[in-house]
Amino acid sequence: MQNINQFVKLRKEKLERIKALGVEPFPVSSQRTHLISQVLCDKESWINSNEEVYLCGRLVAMRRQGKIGFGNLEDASGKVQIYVQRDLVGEDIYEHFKLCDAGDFIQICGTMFFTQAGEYSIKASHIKLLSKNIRPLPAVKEKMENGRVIRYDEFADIELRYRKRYLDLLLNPSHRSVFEMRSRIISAIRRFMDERGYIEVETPILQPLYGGANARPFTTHHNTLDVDLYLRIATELYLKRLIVGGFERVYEIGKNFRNEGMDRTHNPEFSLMEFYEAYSDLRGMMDIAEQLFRHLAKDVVGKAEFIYQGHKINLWGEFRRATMLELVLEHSGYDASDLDYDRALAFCKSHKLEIPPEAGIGRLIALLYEHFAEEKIIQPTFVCDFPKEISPLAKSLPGNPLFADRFELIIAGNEFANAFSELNDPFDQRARFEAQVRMRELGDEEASTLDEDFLEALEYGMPPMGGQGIGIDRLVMLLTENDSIKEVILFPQMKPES
RNA sequence: GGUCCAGUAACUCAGCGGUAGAGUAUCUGCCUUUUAAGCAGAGAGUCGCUGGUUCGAGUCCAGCCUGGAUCACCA
Repeated sequence: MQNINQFVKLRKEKLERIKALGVEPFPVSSQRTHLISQVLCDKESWINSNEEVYLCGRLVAMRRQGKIGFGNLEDASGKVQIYVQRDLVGEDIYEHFKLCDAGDFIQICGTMFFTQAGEYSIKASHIKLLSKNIRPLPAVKEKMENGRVIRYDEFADIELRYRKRYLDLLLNPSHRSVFEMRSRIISAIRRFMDERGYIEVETPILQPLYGGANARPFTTHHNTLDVDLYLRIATELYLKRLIVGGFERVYEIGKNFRNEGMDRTHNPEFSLMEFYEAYSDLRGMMDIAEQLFRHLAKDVVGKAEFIYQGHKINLWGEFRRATMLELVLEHSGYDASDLDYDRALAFCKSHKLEIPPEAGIGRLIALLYEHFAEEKIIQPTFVCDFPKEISPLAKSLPGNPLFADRFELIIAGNEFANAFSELNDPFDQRARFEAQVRMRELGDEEASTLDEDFLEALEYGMPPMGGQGIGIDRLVMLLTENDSIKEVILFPQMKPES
């Protein structure tokens, strides 16, 4: 009977043998003079210098043979082969070494050399156990062939990879690099915004009212205040309050929480950047989105084309700008520009679309857009002129009461950004909220609530401005060419194991 | 939520009515330049769970659990 506990038992017995040798298996101190990457460059001069270096890391492979042994040592910067010879390190250290397993953290002191097989390695003069592995790691082996790494028995079970992400990161270097890239992307976004005079702010996650998007919230409770609170579904209404307060350019990168379904592009908690710029408008928001996407592709990832959801997406070109009505016509053949409600309703019904209660012409147009057009928009496209009915926080198009000055940036059928010329007329905003409240009363659980405090802030005056939200997870998916949001979130939401 | 696919040793997988298999990992022995080290040997499993059909069930059927794909809804 050898289940995982039997392996653990064997390792524990080994731990006792180590202690019996007088070796501390989890010592406090370690010594490191160099990263592995440092000894990997300029190999000849390391060898000629004969300098002793101290390396630390995890032993990821062991090849012992009699009185010598080889292993692979890995730290965050790289991987190098170690060579341990009994005659060089002495009997005691060699006995100590024999009790080391793949998975242990060790410290090695030695000089660099080439083995007979030509492998650049460190020749140990001393070895010290830094942390004993008690639970053996899944065995993944790899070899080089024609300069390419071939991996055997990769840790590939998708569910295990997400539930035990540390193993995924440890055993699958390509998955670790996705999260390194995610970090670089977010740093680059911050620099990009900072350079444009934006300041980064933090607004509440626990909110007495939720708003700024249409979604069902998570609810929690504050014991001392004895009030229910919501986890934010957006940062919008707080960031706008800051513009009222005199900041002119603010952004926030953070988690939002929406109590809705999970799938390839949705996780209940997800990262969003929202930013607001006084005296800008929708055109300014398009420019900034285009520049940001191009910058990230060009200067952070270093390429123009990305394979995403089976499509080749180009991020260097100019993004298409088209109105929702144009796209409906293009993909359904239906021209809704006459804004004829009855005709549009008949067309929707003829395609068996479910008509939301109290839907006006705007909602019908949105329905047609979502049904016929959205998923067919592949290359980056700013979809402009959203119906006002579904845009309660956006300014009306001048001279057009049915449409709002809003775009969504669509790539491969997915929304990547959503931006408005922000509504700053407190009377109009109140009317929009009231319309939302009526939708809620009609059973629309995702309709906004009326935020009196926000309306009061608007009454003090808010400058005209552009605002935008960009989904960070999806952006990372695109830039790292991953089709599932779980591949770019370190610990995605999973059902509890039963 | 609907539909389809998957779950067998620690890892990767084969087996698809007739005694549970392989490679890796593990354990024992040998081995002083290996590198998916090698050689010899050994141990290791409630075949996701619960029922059913059958003389006999990883294998067929039903329900459930977990995951994936897809559709519907949402960013």
